[in-house]
Amino acid sequence: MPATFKRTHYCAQPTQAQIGEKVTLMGWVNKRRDLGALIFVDLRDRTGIMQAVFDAGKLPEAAFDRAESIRSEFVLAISGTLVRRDEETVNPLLPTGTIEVRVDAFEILGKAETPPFEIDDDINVGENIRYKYRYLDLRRPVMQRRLMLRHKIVKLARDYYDEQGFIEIETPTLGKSTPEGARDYLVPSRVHKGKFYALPQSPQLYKQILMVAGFDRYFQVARCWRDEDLRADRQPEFTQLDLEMSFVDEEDVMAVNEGFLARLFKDVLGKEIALPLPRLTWKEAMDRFGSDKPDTRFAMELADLSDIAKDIDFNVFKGAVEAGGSVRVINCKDSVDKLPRREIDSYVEFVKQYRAKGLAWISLTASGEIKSAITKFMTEEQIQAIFARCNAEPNDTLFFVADGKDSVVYAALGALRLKLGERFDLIDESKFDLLWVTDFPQFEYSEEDRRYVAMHHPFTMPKEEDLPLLETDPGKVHAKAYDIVLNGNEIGGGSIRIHDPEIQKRMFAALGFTPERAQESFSYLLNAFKYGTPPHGGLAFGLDRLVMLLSGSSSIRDVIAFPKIQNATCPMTEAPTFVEEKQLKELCLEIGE
RNA sequence: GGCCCGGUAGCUCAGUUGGUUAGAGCGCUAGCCUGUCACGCUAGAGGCCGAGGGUUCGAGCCCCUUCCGGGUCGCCA
Repeated sequence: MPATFKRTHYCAQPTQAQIGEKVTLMGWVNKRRDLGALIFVDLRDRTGIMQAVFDAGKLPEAAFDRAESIRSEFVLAISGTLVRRDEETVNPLLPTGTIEVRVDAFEILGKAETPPFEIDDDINVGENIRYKYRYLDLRRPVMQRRLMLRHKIVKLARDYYDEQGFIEIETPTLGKSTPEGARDYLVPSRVHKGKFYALPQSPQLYKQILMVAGFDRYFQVARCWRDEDLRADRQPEFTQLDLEMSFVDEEDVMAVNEGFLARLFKDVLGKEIALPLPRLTWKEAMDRFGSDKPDTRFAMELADLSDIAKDIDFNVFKGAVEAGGSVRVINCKDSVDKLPRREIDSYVEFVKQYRAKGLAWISLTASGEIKSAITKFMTEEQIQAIFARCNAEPNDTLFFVADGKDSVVYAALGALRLKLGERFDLIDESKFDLLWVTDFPQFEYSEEDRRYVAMHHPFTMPKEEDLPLLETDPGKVHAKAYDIVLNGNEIGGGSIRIHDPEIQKRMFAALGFTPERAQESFSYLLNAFKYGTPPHGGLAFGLDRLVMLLSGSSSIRDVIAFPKIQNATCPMTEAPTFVEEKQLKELCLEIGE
């Protein structure tokens, strides 16, 4: 770095107050406009853009010749006088549009090849190319803003939880593989042949042990790993804002975290959030929205027609109710004239993705005419009862799903509701709907494993009143678990934990764990619990999702500096790769298929 | 693993029922240009039409296989 150039300002820092001053800026060439004997360069750094002017009449000939070689993405140091632009050359689109730097000395600090894509917010470039050249992609102002927002959110979190008495403690990433839950990323041990560490899916057990250790309130920005397939909002490694508290119940945990969200929305978006946040029980969320993470920014709520459908002489409906399932409906208001038959047919296909066997519908035209293939099975009273149940009016389309399993009905109609909400532009994008979903079921039945599995995790405390059901009817047990939902996205979740070893034993029994297997898998936690365990509970936010939503992004990959693509590879580093045989030998591993 | 969509110039895309030499915009290169900011004008370079096989007189286009990317279901306590 030549000593002659010492940065005095970031590119977008100087204002009219510095007019006449000598400034030195460092940055990348965002754009060059060569007019012959006058060259304009937009110099860019993380703060923004400043226009620099290279004037053949004012620069020595050799210097101007050098200036002509400047290309996009060269790194420059420029030094010159900050001047006010003439009225007619002001650029109203730039914050620095009323000023510019008249260059009298500069240095090319780094040349650049022509980048594979333009460094511009409006680019529409395939993600594998963006990620292969992620360092170029990250130069785009929108990406810089997102990662700076992420920094701000993490800092806010640290400040807030510190004020609330939380202590940040790091927990290991080389841990013990656990049964239940997601697939672990495994790390072979060199010292102990054939043994493996597992990267944590969350710091769950460590943070509970920190409660046993007496830290009372713990917080961590925790990297977590899950070896499962990727989605727009799922990466193999991701970050949680993880916390745990002692001597609390559900209300305490929700209150402290609502406080954080309110602070976050105020400081980041300038929005006031009314506390306490609304709450829905899991059952209510499913019944009304078909989802445990309901998007409440629009209505189109589900209605249960099972009581009417059980008497309808239509086997699809009747049979679903008799099999213990349900028939439910959503009313897509004011839609008949906008829904061609072909589109309705596409929704029939759509719900099949969610294992619905079909989708029935009734169109009530603007003139009050009924168009449907199913009304012929119904009496006039039944039709009117259905219309009344979902407030059907002319030009409404009703969509029905019937299934012997409630879960299928919820999934199909919940998804269709979201699709129609988007299709008919019912979602107010300026809204931020936060709510808690509470009273989750303790267990869900796994067809694959033929047993109950924990819906949250095996250390979640059941509701006291449901404890007797643990042995008799596990499917009816509710958990002291809660999720925080923002605009239809689960941004966090947590629970009160079991701190009584006796209840924990019953929980393992309900999950089909023998005492021996439980001891083997979780011995360190169970041992710790023998020595004085405070009642405790906690919560973890998905930081990536939170930043995604607050920055208006549609994928968490947009708020992670170096994300993986869908097949879990990194186009930039090309990880994962094969390793040298020597490395494998040391680990006593062999290359498999 | 299933389903849906896609792969044509550095980037984003168009390409008609299968028919001459595969196009556009941006970017790039060169020349001209002292007030541009989507600079302008002129000229130019740049293609294994993802890969392999097949049908055909003829394939970017049709068929089969395969690879790659995105979404989604399963999966994600």
